[in-house]
Amino acid sequence: METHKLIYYLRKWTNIKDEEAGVILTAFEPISLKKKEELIVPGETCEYIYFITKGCVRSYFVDDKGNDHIFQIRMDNSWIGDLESFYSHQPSKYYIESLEETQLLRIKEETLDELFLKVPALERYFRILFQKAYVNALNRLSDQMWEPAINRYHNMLKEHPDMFQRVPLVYIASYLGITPESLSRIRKQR
Amino acid sequence: METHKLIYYLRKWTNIKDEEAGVILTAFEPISLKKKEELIVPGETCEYIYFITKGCVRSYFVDDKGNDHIFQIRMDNSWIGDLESFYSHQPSKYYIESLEETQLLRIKEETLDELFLKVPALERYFRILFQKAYVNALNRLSDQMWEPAINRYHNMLKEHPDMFQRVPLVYIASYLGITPESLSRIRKQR
DNA sequence: TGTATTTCTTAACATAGATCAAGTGTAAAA
DNA sequence: TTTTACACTTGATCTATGTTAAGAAATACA
Repeated sequence: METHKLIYYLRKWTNIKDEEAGVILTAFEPISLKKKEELIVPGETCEYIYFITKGCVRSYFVDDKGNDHIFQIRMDNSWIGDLESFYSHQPSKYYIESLEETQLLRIKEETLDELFLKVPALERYFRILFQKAYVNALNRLSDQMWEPAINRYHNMLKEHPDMFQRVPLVYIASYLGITPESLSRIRKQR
Repeated sequence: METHKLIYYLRKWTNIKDEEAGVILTAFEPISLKKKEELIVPGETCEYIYFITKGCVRSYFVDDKGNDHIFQIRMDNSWIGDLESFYSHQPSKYYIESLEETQLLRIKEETLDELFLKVPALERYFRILFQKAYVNALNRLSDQMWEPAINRYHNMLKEHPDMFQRVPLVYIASYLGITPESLSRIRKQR
């Protein structure tokens, strides 16, 4: 019997017994998105968090002038959702949209809370997940504040080369906090 | 018997029984810092995480040109430490320094891991703590990327008015990602 | 296969915020 | 009380990145 991808990733940081793995898997519901389909939109409450088994999505908001601002791009084997809306039950401010055909597993808060009681190792997994996500966000913040755009671009090229194969540069520019024109100029310099 | 401050804050998000509270409290070690004393310095591994019971600290790094870049300012009843170094056992890149006389509670990773096994509710507390910290860091990132400095200043004034009473503007400027000169100009405009 | 649409680049000009260099207050130290 | 160091402000100039506008390339579509 082959181990499910999700379980494979959970086991990287925690001990999940086989019977627990079964309980976990039945709690998640698989869904799929075509290219450019919306997973969440502003005004609606984000009722699920999602694990991307295959594909690519972006989280962004639209400002008063109608410009997109992308703060997350996530690909295979990562989590996505509006955590703020998910836990506060308040309407989301964000869009989350697929950039290609995407397969996800979703879970509701109630179901997740029940799982945490049945499988404490899962709560440990999420503790570690958020801890790492927090450290990453702080590092990204620090780069955004004090590294010039050209360095941010080169770091991204090194750390996520795969994104450049799958995601249009307009989106990558926004994720880097610059305009597509600036990115284009940066790329011209060697 | 009065409840300890730390327990009071843990109980905001989790159920800690009285006997568990005792176990937790004995695992933490109180320390105190004079004004401008260093808690961690680059090159050393951060072996503890700290809960500030009273006082104020900043986390920052120093770039090639010798400029400080402050990415965190924390006051009473919050957690501080270099999580990346703490969990990876790699040398820290940061300084953490007190800005005033400060009292803290510290705990080692081993001790914390043992506590997590004895008191699962504590691991839940940290799961929620990191989750919230992550959401905050993403919001701060988004502001840094797409809000002009003047808005970031006004938001900070609204959300942390207390900091302006206790922290010099030079540090607040760095935290906002601008120079003291720019902050001064922003403040002049009404 | 040709046409439309999206993606990417280029150039001229504008601007927020940085840098450099003095200066003024203010508070600790002597 | 005077000195010294730190905190804050001001002005002149500079620079990275944004804005606007156009066109070229690439991709999807008919």
